[in-house]
Amino acid sequence: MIEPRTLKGFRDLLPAQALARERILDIARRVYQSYGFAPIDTPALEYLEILTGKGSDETDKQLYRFVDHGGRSVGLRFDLTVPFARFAAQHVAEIGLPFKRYHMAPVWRGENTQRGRYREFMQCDFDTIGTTSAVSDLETVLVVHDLLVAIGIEKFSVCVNDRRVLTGVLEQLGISDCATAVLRSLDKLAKVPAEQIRAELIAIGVSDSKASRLLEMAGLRGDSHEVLSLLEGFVGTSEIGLAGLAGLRGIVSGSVAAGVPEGRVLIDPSIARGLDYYTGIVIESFLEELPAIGSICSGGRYDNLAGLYTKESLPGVGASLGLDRLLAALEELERIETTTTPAEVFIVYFDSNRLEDYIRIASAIRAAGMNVELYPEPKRVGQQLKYADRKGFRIAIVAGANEFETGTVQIKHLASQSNLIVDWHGDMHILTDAVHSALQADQHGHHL
RNA sequence: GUGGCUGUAGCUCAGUUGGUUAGAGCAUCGGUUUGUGGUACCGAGGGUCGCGGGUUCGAGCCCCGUCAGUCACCCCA
Repeated sequence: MIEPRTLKGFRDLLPAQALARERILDIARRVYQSYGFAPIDTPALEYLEILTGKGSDETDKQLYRFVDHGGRSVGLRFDLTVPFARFAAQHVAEIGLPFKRYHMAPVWRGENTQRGRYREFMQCDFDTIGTTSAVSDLETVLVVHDLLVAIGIEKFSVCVNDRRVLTGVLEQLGISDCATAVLRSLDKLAKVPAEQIRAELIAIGVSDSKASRLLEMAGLRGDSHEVLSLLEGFVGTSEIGLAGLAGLRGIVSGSVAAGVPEGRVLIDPSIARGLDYYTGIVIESFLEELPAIGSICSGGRYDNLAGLYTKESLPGVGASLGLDRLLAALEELERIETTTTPAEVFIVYFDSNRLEDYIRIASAIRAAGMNVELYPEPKRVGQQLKYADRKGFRIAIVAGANEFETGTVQIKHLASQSNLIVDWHGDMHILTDAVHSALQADQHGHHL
């Protein structure tokens, strides 16, 4: 016997989880499309040179790579951005600019696993390329917001910052040369005590007073307008810094115009994000009930997406939903529906002489747009109902010889065990309407 | 990749200082004379104690390795 098992960081999804994942994918698709983002797809496998072009050691180490049967060096994509860059460079002429796409697909990273972190996981990216417009920056924030709302999360915050502000502040302090290290430290402020970060900054070579200044800046929180005016003091006369502040002001006022409730979009000057290609706005989002799991949806603006693959300059802005991390979080918060069936209507195979009637009823209900399962064997009614209840069907249709004689049918709410008799006398419209309204009466709460 | 913790039935765990055929609850399946489920009762299946080696007369309990999970670093979704 071969032991059935899966690789470290790779998992199977059972129906409850797979259904939850699909529901989120549906929601993401709907939200992305509502802003005009179009779907694309790219291969899982790319030429190695495409993936290593970016060249950071970190991604290099995490890359799944091998030589294929034709002797080509290939690798599995570790994000959706690099393949998109290649895609954009290859197809600019066909897609036209500006171009808005979304891409929801698995990616692979050979790094160590942790809660909500796997070696195979799904990302749901959306990006707008070919424009530097602040409108696209705002739209990116709004999409992140709408997405989390649509998923049904009430308690979350979308934190935004602008790299240009940080650049401006460092410029004013005269420490632009060690920007990467400084920003990496500041970025940890939410997780690590300030004193530890001060120590790190000093180790990098920042003076004590400048470290204090940086910590003060990165620690600013609260009302967006106040934070922005306080940031002015740190940015001083730096042109790039002022441009960043103007950008953030646009996000704040635009969010209000779009009807985003106050407090949902926050300015967080500590956010830098690791990727060094971000040049403008940066976005992260956190669940208030589980901030420790990290950012659920993040992104930002970059100057030049595809510089490695084309001479054409393609600026863009976008973000990515970490689907599997979100699912891990929702599961921990017990916000995942435990249903293991996608169908809401169950038909008991009661009278073995009436199989074709059951089939007829099932088809009619399906034609009316509902999901129906007919039990495959004429087993004991009790057993069938137990099965239906366990799986999470919402209603069951019970009809045996007596019902067929009187032209009725029982509609059972499985959760409440209540029973409804419907007189339909063979009129499918009456029956499907009754089933439909029975389902309406049985709406459940906000689970996924 | 580095370090800490963990690993007994599908799940949650019990298993005394190493000592005979490894247990419970829940879940699954079947039954309680076949037209009605989440309760009750009866019964069944399911574990070479993650895997491999070592110490010992004897190991689920001790040692080493390995695989997997988890936490921290790192990085990120």
